[in-house]
Amino acid sequence: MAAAAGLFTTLGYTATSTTMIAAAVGLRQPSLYYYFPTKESILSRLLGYSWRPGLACARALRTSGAGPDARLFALLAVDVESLRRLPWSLGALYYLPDAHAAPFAEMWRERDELRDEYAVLVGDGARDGVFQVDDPAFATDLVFRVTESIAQTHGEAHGRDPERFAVDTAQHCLRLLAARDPEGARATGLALRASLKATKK
Amino acid sequence: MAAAAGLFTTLGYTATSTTMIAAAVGLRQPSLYYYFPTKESILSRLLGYSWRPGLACARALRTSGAGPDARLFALLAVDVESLRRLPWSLGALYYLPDAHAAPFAEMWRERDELRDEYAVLVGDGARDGVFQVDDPAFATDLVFRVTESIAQTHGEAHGRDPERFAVDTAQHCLRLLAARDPEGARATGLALRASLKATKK
DNA sequence: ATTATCTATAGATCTATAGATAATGC
DNA sequence: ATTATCTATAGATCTATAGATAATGC
Repeated sequence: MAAAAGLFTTLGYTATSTTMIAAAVGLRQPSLYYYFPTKESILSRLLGYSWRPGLACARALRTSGAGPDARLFALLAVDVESLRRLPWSLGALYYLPDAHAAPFAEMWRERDELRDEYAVLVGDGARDGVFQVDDPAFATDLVFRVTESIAQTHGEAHGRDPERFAVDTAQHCLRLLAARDPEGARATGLALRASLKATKK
Repeated sequence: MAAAAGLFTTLGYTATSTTMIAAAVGLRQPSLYYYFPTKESILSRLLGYSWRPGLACARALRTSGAGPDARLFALLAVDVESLRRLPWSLGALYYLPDAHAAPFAEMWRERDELRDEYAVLVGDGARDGVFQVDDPAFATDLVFRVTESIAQTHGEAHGRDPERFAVDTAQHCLRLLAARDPEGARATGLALRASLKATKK
């Protein structure tokens, strides 16, 4: 899997041949077919990883009583950290043109659901006045762009701890939204995240 | 060019055959070779467009006496607007794995130069206290992510005027940097941009 | 007997070239 | 004579299958 992920992200899916993948692990091309029925099934398994932690967090947050700013902070922290922790720059695979083919439609539905969750939180915050944004859809767009680009540029990491990176990113996003009380949102958001982690266990 | 760009961005470079490109414009596959020596030369010409307006703006701004916040505002406004105006989601082509091949190294140098220009402006602003950021390199990273992602997601435009979109994005980025005087930076930045446009003519 | 690999290859591409042919403009 | 297209095809892939063979474990 690691060999395929590396090749797919560097060369692209179509440009990577099954011969290359096999060679990378010391096999002959047809031997791969002992483990995978098709080349597509290799990509499919790789794609099966991401989005899920962020989406699970967003769903869990729905029933929380906390304000939209704290919830958004918690969601950003969890989502960004999980994207950052993906092995093999896996996030970049999502943006290969080939990843938009029919077999992967389910994954894209999950991405859209996560995006909607962001939109709701930003929208609620704007309505309640905790974010001072004129155009919540536009602001959501910018925030979501930041999280998505993190999934794509794993290789350019600043060598910084993923957890701290995620928290710092969340803090900057709250600034971008002109949050009324970014420090409070951070404190409550961190507590929320901790309680989600505890629930999971 | 438009047909090739559309196919490359939807299917990827390798997955797009010269037969498809030719068919899209009502020709037979070998007839393409009357206009282009190789398939790669088609991608190369398409890639030849972007980054340039932003980079030209950044170079022109070096000699400006304005503060780093106003200069960053002007650069963001020009760069984002030009990326937004690219036809055919051209920005997405930059992120095709195939676009990293040797023939396109020059383009990537331009991108890095532009990124450095952002880093200098954010760094100067942090030093002078007009941006309140702890870690200028990290903040630069987030801002640059926003501009790059705009180049990638042309298709998801909000149907909004590119000029207004660019100015609004610049404004949000200044907020993200906790600019001391975002309104002042905006006003001076817009004036700067106008004077650059005038110089060009 | 089962598991994991191999060689050989069918069948389907795909890029680029060679050379014929039609249309256009002097 | 030049420009723009076409048909035919060489040569190089690439995915997936068929069937042989070696190694492992009962």
